[in-house]
Amino acid sequence: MLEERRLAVLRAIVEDYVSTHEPVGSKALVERHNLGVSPATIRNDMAALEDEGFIAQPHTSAGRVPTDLGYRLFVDRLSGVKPLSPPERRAIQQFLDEAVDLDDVMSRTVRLLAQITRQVALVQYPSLSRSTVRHVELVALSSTRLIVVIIVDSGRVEQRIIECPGPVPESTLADLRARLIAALAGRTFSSVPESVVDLEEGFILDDRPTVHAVVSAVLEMVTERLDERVVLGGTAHLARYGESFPIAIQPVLEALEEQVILLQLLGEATTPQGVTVRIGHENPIEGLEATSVITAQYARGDRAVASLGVVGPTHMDYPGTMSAVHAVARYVSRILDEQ
Amino acid sequence: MLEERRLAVLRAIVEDYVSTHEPVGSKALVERHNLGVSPATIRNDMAALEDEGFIAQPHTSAGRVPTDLGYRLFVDRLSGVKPLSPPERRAIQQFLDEAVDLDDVMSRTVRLLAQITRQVALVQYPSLSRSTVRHVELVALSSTRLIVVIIVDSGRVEQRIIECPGPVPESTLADLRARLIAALAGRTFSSVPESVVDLEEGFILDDRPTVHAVVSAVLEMVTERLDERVVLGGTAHLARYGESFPIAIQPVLEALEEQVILLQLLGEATTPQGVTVRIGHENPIEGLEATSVITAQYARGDRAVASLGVVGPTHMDYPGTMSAVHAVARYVSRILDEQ
DNA sequence: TTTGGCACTCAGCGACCGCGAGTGCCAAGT
DNA sequence: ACTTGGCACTCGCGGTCGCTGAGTGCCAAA
Repeated sequence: MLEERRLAVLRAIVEDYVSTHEPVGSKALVERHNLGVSPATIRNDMAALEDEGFIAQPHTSAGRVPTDLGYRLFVDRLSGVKPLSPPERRAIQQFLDEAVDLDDVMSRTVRLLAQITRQVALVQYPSLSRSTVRHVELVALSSTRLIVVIIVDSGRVEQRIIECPGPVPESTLADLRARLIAALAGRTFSSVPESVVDLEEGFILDDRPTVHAVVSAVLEMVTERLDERVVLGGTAHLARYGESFPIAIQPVLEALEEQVILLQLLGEATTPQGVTVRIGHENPIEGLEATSVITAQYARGDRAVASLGVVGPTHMDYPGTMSAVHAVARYVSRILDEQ
Repeated sequence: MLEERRLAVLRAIVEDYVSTHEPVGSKALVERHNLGVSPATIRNDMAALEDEGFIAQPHTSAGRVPTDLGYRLFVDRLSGVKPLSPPERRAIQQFLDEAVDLDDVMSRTVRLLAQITRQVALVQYPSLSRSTVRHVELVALSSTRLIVVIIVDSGRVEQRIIECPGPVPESTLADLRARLIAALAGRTFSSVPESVVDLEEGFILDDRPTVHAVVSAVLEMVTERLDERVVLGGTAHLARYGESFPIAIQPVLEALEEQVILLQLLGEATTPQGVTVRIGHENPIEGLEATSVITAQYARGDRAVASLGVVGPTHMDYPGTMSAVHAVARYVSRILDEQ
C-alpha cells in the first residue's frame, strides 16, 4: 500500500516534470493527480523517495526533480505504453513507402523520427556483415584509376577509387572483373576475405600489383566499413529547450559530430527485441551525461541488421518516445522486407 | 584625408569588435590602434559613419557596432588578405590527400573547413550536369527488383532501386544492360535524356514495361539528383557564442537541416572565380539574417563543378575565413584533378 | 499512518542606487 | 576647416536590499 503509493507519487512527479519542466511540489501534485491523500502525506513519501535517490531538490525549498535513477525506475516499472494513433501510423507508412532507394529510406527515416519525437534522430545503415554481395563492378576512370563498386542485397552500394601502379589493359580488367564476380557473388560479407585471398595467384606477374591493389581495396571496404554509416537529423530540436536547461548543447553537438560516437550510441543496444533506454550518466559518452538515448533494432527478414534511435534530454516523454522509436523500427523493417 | 581616416576608423571598429565581441568606444579605439588623433576627433568620425549607416549603437552611451553595411564596406574595400601559413597549407593538403574516394574527399573537406574556420561548413558534391557517364550497371536484387547504378567520371556513384512489373529474365537484363552502356557511356549527364529516349523501341512488347521502368529511373536520377547533395559539419561551433549573442541558434539549425536551403546558400555563388560573401540580411533565407555566408567554387579541370563554404555570425573574421575557404576550394580542385 | 499546523528557508523579482564608459556638443586652438 | 579638451548628460550594468511565496521539515493530534 504505502510502497505502491510512493511509486504512484514518483510517476506523478516524472509526468509533471516532463510536461512543465519545473520542479514539482507536494501541493501541485495532489491537485493535478487524484491521489486521495493530503500534501503532508505526499511530503513524507517524497522525503522517502529522496532518501532512496529517486528524486532530488535543486535547492532547499524548491520542488523535486527526478534523478536519473528515478527515470530508470519510471521506465522499468511505471510507464505504460502509449501507442501511436492510426493516422500517425498511416502517415509513417506512407512517408516511408515513397522512398526510392536505400539512401532515401535512411534519410526519410531520420527525418520522420526527428519530427515525430521532436528530438535528435539517429539511423544506422543496415550492417553489411550479414549481407550478401550481389555484384561487383570494376570500371576504369582513367588509364591508372579504377573504381570498385560492390552492390549488396540490401540495396546498399559501396564504392572505392584506386590508384593503380601502372596502366591497366582492358583485357586484364575484364579478367579480374570476371574472377571477382565469380569469387564474391552470393557470398556473405564476412566470408569475403577468405574468398578473395588467393585471387592474385591466377594472374601473370605483370598484373599482380594491380590485382593486389584491387584486392586490398575490396578487403578494406569489407572490413573497415562494416557498419560505418549513421545519419543524423533534427539537431535543431536541441536548441528548443528554452535556454539554459540543465543541458548545454555544445558538448552534445560535438559528440554527435563523431561517427564513432554515434555508432557507440546505437551499437550497444543489447536488447535484441524491444527498445533500449539509456538514461543520463548511464551513458558512458562524454558530453551526453544530461541526455537519454532510446534505441531499437530493425531487421531485414528475421535478423536484426542495425539500430535507430533518438537522443534527447533526460526529462523527455519516455513512453511516447519509446513507442515512436519502436514503431519506426518496425516500419523500416517492413520496408526492407518488401524490397 | 578625412575620408581616408574614416575608413581606417571603420576598419578598426570591425577588427576590435570581431576580436572582443563588445561594442567599441572612441577611447579604446585610439589606444589600441595608433591613429594619430584624439578620441574627440574619432567621435566626430564615428558620428559621420553612423549617419551613413556603417555602424550603430546598441543603445545610447554604449560603443559602436558595425552594421551589415559596415561589414560590407570592410569586406569590399578594407580587408587585406590573410594568407595561410605554410604548415597550415601542408596540413590541408596532407589531410585531403588521404581520402580514398569521393565520399571521403567530401567528408574530409567539410571536417577540415569546419575545423580551420571554427564555423559551420558546407560542401556540395560535384555537379553531375557536366560530368560524363562512365558506366552503367544493372543488377537484379530479386526476381522483380533491380538496382541501377551509374558511375560518373568524378568518382560519384548514383544508384536507384526499381520495382519491375514482372519477373525479368536474365537475357533481357543482359540485353538492356548492353544497350544502356552503349547509349550512355561517355555521354555527358545533360545529354542523357535524348540518348535514352528511344531505347524502348528496340525491345519486344513483353519487355517494354521493364525497360520503361528502368529508363524512367535513369531519367529521374539524371534530372532530379543533378546537384542534390550537400554535406554539413561543424554545427557545434554555432553553440560556441557564449549564449545570447544576437544569434539564436535554433532557426539557424533549422535552416541548415534543409538540403534545399543549403543548395540555395551555395548555389547563388555568382562570382565565378574568387570568394563570394553574403552578409547578414543580404542573405534572403529566413533564419539566417544574423549570419554571413562565405562561399567559393571549386573546379575539376578548368570548369567549376560545385561550391563549398561556411556559415557564421556576421561578426566573424572575414579575412581569415575568406582565405581559408579560398584555399580549401583550391585544394579540393587539385585533388579532383589528380584523380 | 495520516493530517493540519507552523516555523523556516531561500530563489526569484522588482526597486533602488552608484559607477563609469561612452556620447554629443561647444568653444577655443591650430 | 579640422582638431581638441572640457563638460554635462545618458544609461546599461552590477550590487544591495527587502519582500513574497512556494515549498519544505517537523511535530503533535487524530
